[in-house]
Amino acid sequence: MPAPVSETRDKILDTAMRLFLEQGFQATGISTILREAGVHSGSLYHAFPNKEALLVGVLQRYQAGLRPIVMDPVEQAEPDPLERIFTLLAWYRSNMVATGCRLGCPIGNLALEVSDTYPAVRPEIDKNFENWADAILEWLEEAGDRLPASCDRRALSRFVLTVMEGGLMQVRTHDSLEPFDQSVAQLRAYVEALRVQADGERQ
Amino acid sequence: MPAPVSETRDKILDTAMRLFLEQGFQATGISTILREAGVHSGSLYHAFPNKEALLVGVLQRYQAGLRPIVMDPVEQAEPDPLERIFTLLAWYRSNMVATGCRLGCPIGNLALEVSDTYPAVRPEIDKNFENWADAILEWLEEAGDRLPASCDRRALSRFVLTVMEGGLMQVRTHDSLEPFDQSVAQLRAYVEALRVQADGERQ
DNA sequence: ATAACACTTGATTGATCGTTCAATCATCGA
DNA sequence: TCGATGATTGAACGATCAATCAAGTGTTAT
Repeated sequence: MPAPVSETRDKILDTAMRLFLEQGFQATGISTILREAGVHSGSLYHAFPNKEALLVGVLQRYQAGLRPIVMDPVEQAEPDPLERIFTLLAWYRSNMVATGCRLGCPIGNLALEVSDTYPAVRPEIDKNFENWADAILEWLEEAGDRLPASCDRRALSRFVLTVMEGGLMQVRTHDSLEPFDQSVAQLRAYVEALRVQADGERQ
Repeated sequence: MPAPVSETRDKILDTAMRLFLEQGFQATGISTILREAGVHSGSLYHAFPNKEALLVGVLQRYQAGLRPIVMDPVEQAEPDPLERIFTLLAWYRSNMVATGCRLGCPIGNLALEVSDTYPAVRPEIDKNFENWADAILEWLEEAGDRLPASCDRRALSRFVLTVMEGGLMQVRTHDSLEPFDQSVAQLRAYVEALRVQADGERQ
């Protein structure tokens, strides 16, 4: 039987993931992680050389979770590849509602907080963003000629991510979903315009 | 002659503004601000009750600077109200180039870093975002019937801010302007589609 | 039985954090 | 000339920070 992945390591990652999202990276002390995970400092530093490595571990976990936790459920719930974009945004919206607009995108938060200070972390955050954009790009390509031939699908996939992150950011301080909803409505209008344009091209 | 506004206070605000942008709020120690401003701790705590109040002062400074430093130059350089959107985005882009994609939007950074931790700061950040959206909204209303009647101008102004912030966020970790440029190109395509639609309505 | 190894314990480190405050200095009106 | 006031000085505070490590525990292979 293969040795089970260290459950201590998992417990630390679980707790750190949650606390980094709730309070940010710098604001989360090692001692808090230790207390809430029920682990002692030596164990943590046995599993991770330092706090930065712990953050990298958290980011790799987000990477691994993207497909099974985010994308697969969306694809199962919505067959239309273009509509999946808005199903994804609605899923994100419901997350915001559930947390009272207090949290945000864990990746986005870290991107702005630590991308300069901890250079080793930057590529990991970038990989997370790339994965999101790649997954959305697959949907856009699946849509085929329902988008105009001239439409840069990679740029559009990036755009979806941009709208999601930018909208979320404003929700954090506005304490209402209005900025997010307004932004998604504009994106919807844009995609509709693209659809109409593609319809014209197909005749 | 009216007494000059405390130059010590100004020097502290200047330095704090720069350091908060370069390193973030939490990562910037009071001692660093003191050293770089050439001021002693007593003077800082004479001008500000605590670090949070200093941050509020910085945010009020950004608010005051929006029109004279950002919007007025754009309006002077570009007469077409719709084109001003992209002049503004280009101005932001040039800022990114000048800093090697290392910094970002100072307001956006703070929004994600401290909006939960320091509740007194949240409204100040929100006011900054609102000011940006309000200024852009003026341009959109100036455009009159060059936008479709059905176009929600407030939502569109919000959308511009969303694209700017969301694009910038990804640039930070991607270390290239591609995500920003791609997002702006999509926004450009959307605005063009709105223009065409409005043209049709005007006949 | 024993040696090797992986992991845990938890007190402790030095550094740095934001903040305080008694003392000092500069400027002004009376 | 003499307070009065506002601003500056800078040593010091307790708290907390990330990180260390010698000692101990549990498991496994031989």
